[in-house]
Amino acid sequence: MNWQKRTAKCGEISLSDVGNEVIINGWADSVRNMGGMIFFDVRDRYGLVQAVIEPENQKELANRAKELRSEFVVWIKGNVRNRENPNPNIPTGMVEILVSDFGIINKAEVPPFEIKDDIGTNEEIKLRYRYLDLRRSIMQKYMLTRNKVYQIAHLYFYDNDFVEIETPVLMKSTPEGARDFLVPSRINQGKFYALPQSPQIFKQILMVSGYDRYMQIVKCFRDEDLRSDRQPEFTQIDVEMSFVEQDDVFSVTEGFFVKLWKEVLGYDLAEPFQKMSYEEAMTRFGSDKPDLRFGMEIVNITDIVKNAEFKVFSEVIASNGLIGLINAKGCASYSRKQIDELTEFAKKYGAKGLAYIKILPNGEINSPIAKFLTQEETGNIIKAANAEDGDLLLISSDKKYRALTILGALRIEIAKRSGILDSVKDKFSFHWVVDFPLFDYDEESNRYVAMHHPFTSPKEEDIELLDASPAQARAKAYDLVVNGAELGGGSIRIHQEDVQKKMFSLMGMSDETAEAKFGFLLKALKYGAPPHGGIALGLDRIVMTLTGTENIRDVIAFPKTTTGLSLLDGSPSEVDSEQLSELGISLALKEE
RNA sequence: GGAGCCGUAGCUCAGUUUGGUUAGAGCGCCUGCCUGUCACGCAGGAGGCCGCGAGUUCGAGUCUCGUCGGCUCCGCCA
Repeated sequence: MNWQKRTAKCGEISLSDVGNEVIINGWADSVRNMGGMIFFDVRDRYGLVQAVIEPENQKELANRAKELRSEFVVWIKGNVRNRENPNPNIPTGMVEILVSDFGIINKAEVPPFEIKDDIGTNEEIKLRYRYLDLRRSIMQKYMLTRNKVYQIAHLYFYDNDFVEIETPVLMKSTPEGARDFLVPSRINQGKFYALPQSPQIFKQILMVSGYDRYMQIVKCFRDEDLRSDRQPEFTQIDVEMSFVEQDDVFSVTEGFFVKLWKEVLGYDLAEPFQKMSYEEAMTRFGSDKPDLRFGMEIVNITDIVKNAEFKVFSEVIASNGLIGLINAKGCASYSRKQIDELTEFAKKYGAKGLAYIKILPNGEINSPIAKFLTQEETGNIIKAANAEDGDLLLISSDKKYRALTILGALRIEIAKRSGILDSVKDKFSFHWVVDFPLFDYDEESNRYVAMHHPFTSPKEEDIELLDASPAQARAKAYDLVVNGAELGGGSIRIHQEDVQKKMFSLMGMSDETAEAKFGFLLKALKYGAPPHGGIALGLDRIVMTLTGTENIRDVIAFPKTTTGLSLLDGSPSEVDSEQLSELGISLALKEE
């Protein structure tokens, strides 16, 4: 061994080490050669500490130090001493190491970006050199927070009698839900495994087996397009419990988050979390994952304008639509251009246009639709919106849920633009959204699809609705929403075979298809399935919320780009034709 | 499947609107000087397939088309 092993960690050297000899290992940070004094910092994942060489007394060391560059791997031996000029800005700033010997363990090329927190470097470069990106202290902080979440999750659930059981990564491809990633079978040519979208069915089967409290920190895979909070492979804290109702799942989950927030952030969350129905969330906030850290609630003005001589409104009302608004406080000063931007924004969500009423600071009304409204109607709108001089009312009229969704999106957009979101960034608003519809109508395939998943139990009182009007039936499904992000979701499952069959048939699945696709679950339900339910928590998003980062790539060590590429290892990639033929696969690539 | 923004030095960006001398800046890098720095300072220096390919033009970083890549959003994501 041509280097000396560390006796201390860089970031942990403190005043109590003064007078002692230490050896540290790490990466050279900035080297500051003053001629008569040479300073350089040595960094490891615990922090950094200053080393000093005094050329007057240490000619040989000073000579060797000329070779030292940033990111070289080094060992340093020396005595810890008090600094003549302490630096209060860093944890080890009171002390320094007077080098008595050191060595370069390994040189490093000049990195493509500096290893420090505030770099504006392009995502592509950072991903290509992910090992350097991950060396930055902010990224290490993210990874260490993530590690804390693993440890606390394991401890918490273990302490509460949960059993961690691994479920297969190679499983059967099932219809419904996201697109599967497929894995060809060599031994069974022409057949494929799928990577799990979640261990849903396996954890239900484990309930049948009597493991009444299960948890697993597990990778899930969905072959869908990516977003800033979505990766094709992501991690869930997967939980399932037997002999429980919704409230039991809530209290176990809440206990976990209380512990997590306390131990990671020192933050006390109030229990129990608030609950809000899906209908209420949509009506008041235009979202099934509303951000409750601020108001700006949707105001329904359908009744106020029901007699207005305005074709756009009367047509919407005739077809049972909704006319609503949000009050963008103090935004009457928005220019034509800004309003146009908001209109374009609303169009992304299916809006045909966006009406507005400006209440100018002098009380004057400026609105392209004013001429269609009586003074009384305008006055009532302003009153309902609680509007004051200087406010801007944004009005959407459309099919009910589309209008609400548009207003909900505008609500967030206005909060972003006006700095409201920034002002609440240190707050946490945890709440449950409950009573989701059981089904969603899919226009494409002309059938009902499960809104949560096909194993979700309907609410007892809504079972009679199943035949007459499935769209009205509500599910025992719930989402955990934090600051406008869905951190988890779950449901009480169906544990009776006949109800499960009924669900499949309502979704337009024949008995044969249900048998072929989900027969193994249906069969298991026949052999003494206990009532059960659970939740899946998005670990990546939890870490995002804890660290305050906006992008899921920040909390995943080796993420994919928006197009699903891994720039570090260059996957996905072509494979040898031998590999394909062994699998019995030939390519039929789509032509342009 | 669709939309928007971006691609110029190792990195971040200006220059593109209105085509025309030798394509600039900051940081980083290299060399020298400097005894308390810590984003050290000072002086000097190197460094460019203007993403790639066609086209228009006397002439393209700048205009057009295509293509590749990154980011964001809609659809999609039980």
